[in-house]
Amino acid sequence: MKSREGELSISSSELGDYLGISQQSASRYLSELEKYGLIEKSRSGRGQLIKFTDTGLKALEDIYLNLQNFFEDKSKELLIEGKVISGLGEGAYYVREYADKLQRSIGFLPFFGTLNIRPLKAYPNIDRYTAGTIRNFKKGERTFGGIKYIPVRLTGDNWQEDCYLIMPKRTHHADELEIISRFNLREKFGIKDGDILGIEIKTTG
Amino acid sequence: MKSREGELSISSSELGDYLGISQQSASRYLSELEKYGLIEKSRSGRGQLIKFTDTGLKALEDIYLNLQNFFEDKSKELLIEGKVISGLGEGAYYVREYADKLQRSIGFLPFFGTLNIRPLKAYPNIDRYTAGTIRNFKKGERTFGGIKYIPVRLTGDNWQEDCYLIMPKRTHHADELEIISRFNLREKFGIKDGDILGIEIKTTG
DNA sequence: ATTACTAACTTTCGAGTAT
DNA sequence: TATACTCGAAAGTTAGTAA
Repeated sequence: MKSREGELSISSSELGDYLGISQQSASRYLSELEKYGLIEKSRSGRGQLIKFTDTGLKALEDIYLNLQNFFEDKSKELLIEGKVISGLGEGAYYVREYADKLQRSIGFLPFFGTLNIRPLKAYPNIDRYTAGTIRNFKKGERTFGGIKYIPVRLTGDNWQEDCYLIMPKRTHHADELEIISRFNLREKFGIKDGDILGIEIKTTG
Repeated sequence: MKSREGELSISSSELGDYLGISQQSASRYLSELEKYGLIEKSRSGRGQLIKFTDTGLKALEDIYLNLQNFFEDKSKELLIEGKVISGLGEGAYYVREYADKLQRSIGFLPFFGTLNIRPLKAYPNIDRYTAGTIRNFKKGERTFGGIKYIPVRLTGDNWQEDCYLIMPKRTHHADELEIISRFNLREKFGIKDGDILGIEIKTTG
């Protein structure tokens, strides 16, 4: 096994030995990782060169961030910075449909719209901050999936506001975070697309 | 799912939903983790309380440290601090048996003995620093397992010395690290049991 | 509500081997 | 030497339930 910048050369039998599995399984593992787009293989005379793809690195980073969040000081707040983006306008529709259930759960009627934020960096799994969930339900023909909500403090240049982050119940990670509030946040704080905001997630202590 | 200090309450169906597997498999997973001594379960009316054991936490920490080593600045040296302990005296015997092969690999005849060091903290997998290996071999009736060696700089209060760390080939982690050198390190530097030394592992750049 | 057993089904594993 | 296919055996999964 030899490694250069971002690549390593390892034969399937070496990997098998290392993991305590057969050469055949090691070979298959590598092929599967390649199939899932996590690594790239290239045969090179004896052995093969293995290289992580961006997807693969991101998958590893997710695990790393989760463990970091688990092992590092729990009393620190988690801060996710992100850029305000335009949603598809669906937020308004959905918040309206979930409104009565949300009101019962979080104690106020939310503004019929979401503020969508794309995190600047990878962030750990935030499921453990979930304050509550809303079960899936039917309205006539339409089925609405369950969602969960996480209390967060949204911070801008000269302001901050306690809001909720909402996510589909089964989703553990999202490229865009959706914030709801009792106010129209864009109006109240003059938020525009491209603004960088902070999402502070309170630790449960 | 609720969590308190170091514990969390989760039902097998919740876990199953979370992982996208059946309630039965989730239940079995938890039982297996318990069988392997990684978690402790205790039923509590509805759901069950899950708690990591020390072994379980250590297993997670190992993964965390490995990823940390992978993602954090590669140009930094890895420093493992540890306490000098008495080996079982086996070191001398083994080094003698491996001596000729070691000499051919590392370029000098090592002192017939090892300096044994117990790390103060968990450390990441150091396999990737392996400079070379010695295959397993037979001498008469006796079989000697393969070993690998890693160049390290051993540092004491007012001295430092380039040495090699040796490990059985199939071992990826050890509670005690064994150092070999061309010198009798205990004599040369007046090392005593209980001394705290540093093991610096050079990055390959 | 739970957890978790049994039994049928499905997937994974790896020895043998082709390339 | 390699990687990787085939296929019988081993291990994992889960619906149906018991407790």
